[in-house]
Amino acid sequence: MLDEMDKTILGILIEDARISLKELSQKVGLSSPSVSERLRRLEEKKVIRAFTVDIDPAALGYNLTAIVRVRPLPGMLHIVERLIQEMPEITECDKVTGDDCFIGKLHFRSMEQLDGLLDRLAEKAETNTSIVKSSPVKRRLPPLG
Amino acid sequence: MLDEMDKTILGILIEDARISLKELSQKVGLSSPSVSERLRRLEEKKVIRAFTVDIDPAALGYNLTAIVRVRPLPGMLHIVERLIQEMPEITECDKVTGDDCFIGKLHFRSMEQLDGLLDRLAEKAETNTSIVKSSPVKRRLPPLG
DNA sequence: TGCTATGCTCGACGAAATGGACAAGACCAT
DNA sequence: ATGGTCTTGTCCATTTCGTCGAGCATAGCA
Repeated sequence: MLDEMDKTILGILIEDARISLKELSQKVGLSSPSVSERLRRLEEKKVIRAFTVDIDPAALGYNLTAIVRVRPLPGMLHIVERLIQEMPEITECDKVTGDDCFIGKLHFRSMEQLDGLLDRLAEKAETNTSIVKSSPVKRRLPPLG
Repeated sequence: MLDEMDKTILGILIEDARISLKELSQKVGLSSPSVSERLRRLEEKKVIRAFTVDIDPAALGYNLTAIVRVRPLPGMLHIVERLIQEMPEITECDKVTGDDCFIGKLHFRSMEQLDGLLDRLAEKAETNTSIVKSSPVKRRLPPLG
């Protein structure tokens, strides 16, 4: 499905998505038209979902991060889901099996702000919040193998 | 700290980090050297941590995702932290306040694989695993405001 | 053996990035 | 006010890069 060359290319792009085709093609030992074509196919196949930029939330003033587990009260599941989607401070959220229904990541500037955000959920769900102290594993890819 | 122009630029780059300087500069209404200079500064200030590529784990064969909460047994904290860092299937992990000490995201191909991975933690920590059913909020940025 | 698919290279041309010289505005101390 | 300087911008010439068309090599297969 993905050959070694594709994986090499992806590995390089993860570290620098703005590398020029030329430099990329030199690193992997192909001509730039072939690399260009491979990129096109990787995008087409949705292996590459997007080229994007990794921004430090702290640089935007969000010095604090929390992980929130959310268990909607009976009958509130869809309302809570919508509520979560409409809170832009929640930057990712998964719906999961188990007692908790949603697990999300929240960026905020102060405890007051956190309190305000959680209050909006409190009427419709039980929440359990853990403040992030550090990130032993930064976002990375699972093995390409 | 970040002016409106920077935020506009970041907003565009989040959606397409490989956009040409020229097109980017047209969209924001500056010349390309100035945009280039702004990018340089944004990288220098570490607002932009990296230009990267968003890859679908499913395209690499990881059809399943779980969120794992890990509570090391007494005295095992550092060993567990190292263990987590050395498990490449864990693609992000935070150290948090509260009963759980670590919360991580895990990509895997089969229940057997999940079982194997959790077994490696089981001797040194209690774990609590939630399988991801869907992702109501895909990775996004908190408000730039 | 010969047909076709795929995936590559090469070279040329137009497009884009870069670097240098310089201008406009904000701010400050004199 | 005057002049210095710092920041952020433009413009333009040069260099670098991406894309396109044409053509070649290999693998799979009737």
